[in-house]
Amino acid sequence: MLQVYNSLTNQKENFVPINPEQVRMYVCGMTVYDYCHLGHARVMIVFDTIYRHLKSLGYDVNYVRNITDIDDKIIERANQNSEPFEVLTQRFIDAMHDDEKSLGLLAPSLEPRATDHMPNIIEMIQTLVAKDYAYAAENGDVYYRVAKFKGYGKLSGRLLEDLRAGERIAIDQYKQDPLDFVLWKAVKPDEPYWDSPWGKGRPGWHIECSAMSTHHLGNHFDIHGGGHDLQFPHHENEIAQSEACTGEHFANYWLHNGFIRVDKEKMSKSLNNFFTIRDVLKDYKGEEIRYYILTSQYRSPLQYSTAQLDSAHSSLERLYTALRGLEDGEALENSPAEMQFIAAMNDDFNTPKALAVLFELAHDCNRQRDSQPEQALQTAALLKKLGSQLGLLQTEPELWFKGIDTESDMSDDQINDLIAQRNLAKQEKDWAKADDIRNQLSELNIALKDGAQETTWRRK
RNA sequence: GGCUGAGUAGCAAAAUGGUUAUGCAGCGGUUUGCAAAACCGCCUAUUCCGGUUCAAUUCCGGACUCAGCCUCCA
Repeated sequence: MLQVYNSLTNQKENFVPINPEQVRMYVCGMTVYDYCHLGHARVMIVFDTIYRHLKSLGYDVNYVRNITDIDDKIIERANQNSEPFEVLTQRFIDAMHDDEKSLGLLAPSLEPRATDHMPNIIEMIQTLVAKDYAYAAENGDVYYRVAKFKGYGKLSGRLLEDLRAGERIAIDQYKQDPLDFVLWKAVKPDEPYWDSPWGKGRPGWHIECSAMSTHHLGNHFDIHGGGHDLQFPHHENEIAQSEACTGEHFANYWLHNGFIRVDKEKMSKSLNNFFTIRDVLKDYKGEEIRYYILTSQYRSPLQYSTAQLDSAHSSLERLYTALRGLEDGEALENSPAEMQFIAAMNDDFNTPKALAVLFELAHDCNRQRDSQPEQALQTAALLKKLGSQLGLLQTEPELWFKGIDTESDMSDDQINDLIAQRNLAKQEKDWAKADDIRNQLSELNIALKDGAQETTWRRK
């Protein structure tokens, strides 16, 4: 039985989908005005892994992850660059998709964009105005009347009076209550706009997610996720908007992933302490980043360091070493290891525990390899199968070790040629020459391993 | 100030009222021409103070420290 930690109740709960066969999941995606950083990678990887696990449990999963392609920062950046905002956002959407591919992500079922949903957004705001949950102000903005929604604060555990006492409420002369938030922003000079019953303008941030999620998944769906920083106010506001509009319960389970930290601080754009995915990809494989992210449970904070990424590299090397040469087996069904793995993942997606099972299997592969080759093949197949549920270990081991021919100074043929020369020297017991060739290759980051039958190599 | 969450060995990170996490790193051994990898074995732990209990890292209370949200943020 799958249990998930629900931010709405602050406890683990049995996961029971509304429709027993299907899971509907909405995740808040990126605002596309810059390259994605490792923090974004964590959301992507965490929810991709959740998506995979739900599918492996047999659910038909409808996974919607939106793209915010209109907002203040996008407009600001586009104006800085003197380019249309659509050109800017498309560029970063493409970049994001490249990053996703590198990280081994499955495509979500749907990636709706805010700008494609203006009618839905406007319709929702109209309903909220009609129900008196929203009002148009003199300046052309439309605001949500927070105090009218009696459940406000239920997700973030906040009371209205606590929020009022908060230190950082901005006073705005057009709002009837400082807590009210904007649904529709009136256009300013040099800004893109859409027509609406309240004049030219654009949607506020929160409303697009309410509009897109309910439009694509229905008024009431199973899982809503995103980074922990979205819990308040973004998700709180989504609940207020959606439930006031539809009169129905919005999402049943709220999942929030923890942050990546740099020097004990949250990695973020505003602190300027972020590492983009593409920067990290210069030194590490996407799979290594993915492994690193999965070494901690998704709700925990995760410290960024190259030491951790190096460790991820070594750990994956161990797993791939176990798999090497054991490619054609059939995985046994319902083995104890698989049960352990599923139990770990069913416990609020405990990927560190699931990874531990992978290492047990790798250990088994290594032990069985010579004495019980048939079993070793089955174990390896299971290892690869479970790895796939985490989005890991799907590269051919030889390819993983050797990399792409064009990556280094020396071609595969040249390497094989030198190995042949070295084997000749070994036959003649010319150890000095054999070691010389090995050192020469090592200088070029090629590591050799003498097996009983043959010498294998890898790029370090 | 309000609300959350966290403090486990060199590093990272699980779990558990009494019994091996796991990975990286390190140490010893087997193996190897020497290596590498693998295998066998070892090493280091539960922030502090009380309480409950036969027994607590695990439950309860308190302290301290840290992080996050309350402003855009994954």
